[in-house]
Amino acid sequence: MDKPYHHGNLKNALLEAGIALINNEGESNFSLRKVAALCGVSHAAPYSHFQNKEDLLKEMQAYVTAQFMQTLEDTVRTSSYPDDSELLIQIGKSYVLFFLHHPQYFSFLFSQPCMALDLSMNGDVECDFPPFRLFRDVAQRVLKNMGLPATKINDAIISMWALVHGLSSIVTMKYVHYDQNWETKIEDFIRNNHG
Amino acid sequence: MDKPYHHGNLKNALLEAGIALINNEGESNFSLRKVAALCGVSHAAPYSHFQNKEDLLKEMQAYVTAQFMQTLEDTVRTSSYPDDSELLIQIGKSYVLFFLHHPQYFSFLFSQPCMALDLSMNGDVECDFPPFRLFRDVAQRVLKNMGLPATKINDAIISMWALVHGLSSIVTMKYVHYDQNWETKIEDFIRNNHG
DNA sequence: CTATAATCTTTACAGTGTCAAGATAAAAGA
DNA sequence: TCTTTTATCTTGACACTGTAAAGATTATAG
Repeated sequence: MDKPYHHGNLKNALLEAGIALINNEGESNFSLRKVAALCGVSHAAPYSHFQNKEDLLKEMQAYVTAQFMQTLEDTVRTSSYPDDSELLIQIGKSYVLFFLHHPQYFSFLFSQPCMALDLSMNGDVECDFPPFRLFRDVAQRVLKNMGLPATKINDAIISMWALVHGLSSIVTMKYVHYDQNWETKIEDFIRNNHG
Repeated sequence: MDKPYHHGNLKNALLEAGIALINNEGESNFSLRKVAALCGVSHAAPYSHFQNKEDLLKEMQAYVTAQFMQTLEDTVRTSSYPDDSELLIQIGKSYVLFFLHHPQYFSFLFSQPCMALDLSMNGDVECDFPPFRLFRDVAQRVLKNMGLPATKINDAIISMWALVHGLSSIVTMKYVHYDQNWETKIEDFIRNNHG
């Protein structure tokens, strides 16, 4: 039962232990040395696999982003709504629910820069963050179908995304409590956005 | 030119130096010892005025919240729109612009708990966070005036607030760039929220 | 004028990220 | 198979962090 000198799969172990630590204690209580200890390894061992703490966090971020993206894609795949408009609402709902179920993920994922889009140019708004791309693609179809002028489509996409993003923030920060069915309540929020 | 042993106004100096530090370096680079050094005082001096780091941050949060509230109240006072509907949009605009002008304030203000409201009960949604109260009061008048059923008013308030809150988050995290007039663009976002 | 209390300094300790030097073992080359 | 190289991990060190205890200084009250 002697522990071997080489861990064998340390990089993945560190990533998963790090994510577990974020889930359990939040980002403010996260530390490299704790992650190393969780893997039964010395405090400097992570430096064989990651340049520094920020580098580990960045790879963890990519890991969680992939999970998040998977959730959104599942929603698209399993849903069979006649119109994209309803699908968009379900995507928004999944977006918020993902963070409701993993409260620590929201501030973790969005505390470091993860995307950048530019509204200065005309044309479709480009972005390298897959979850936003998925949301954008469906929203674009919906808005075009509604007959919204092309010049307003980008703005409307941002607005709709800001709503679900803001809801996620509000909910995960526990600014609003609710002791009944969150899932339907979130759907209400998304449908009820009267301006 | 001898520095006196007693600072004289250290508590306020610490608060303001702390806020300046947040503005210049962000919350991640904030430290008690830096704040003390900025005031030309030993690293343990803050403990005569604050229980610990978190306590100082909490008082700084209150300080910034008061500034934020002042901005929103100025908007209400100086605006002379015929209907509350337009006022609500201007409040939302001020909300986002405040954080656009002080990018570090958003994550600082909302990284620690600052409010809690409960949607479980019927009746007007109560909250102890003054900026939200101001927003809620105007939103409530607008929605009642629109003839929205009482049961949907609370949900709609949360949705509208989530929009401006989400926009603030997106903008301050620099997720969306824009090289022209941000003020009018933000107004577009708020008006364009098609659901 | 003295005693008390408030304010600030010094010292100390545990925890943090990071680096350099060394130990161990796996992989590659002979 | 034996040696060399390389990847991986440990140890020790350093500066920085928050926080507590003990002492110094000065304002305030009696």
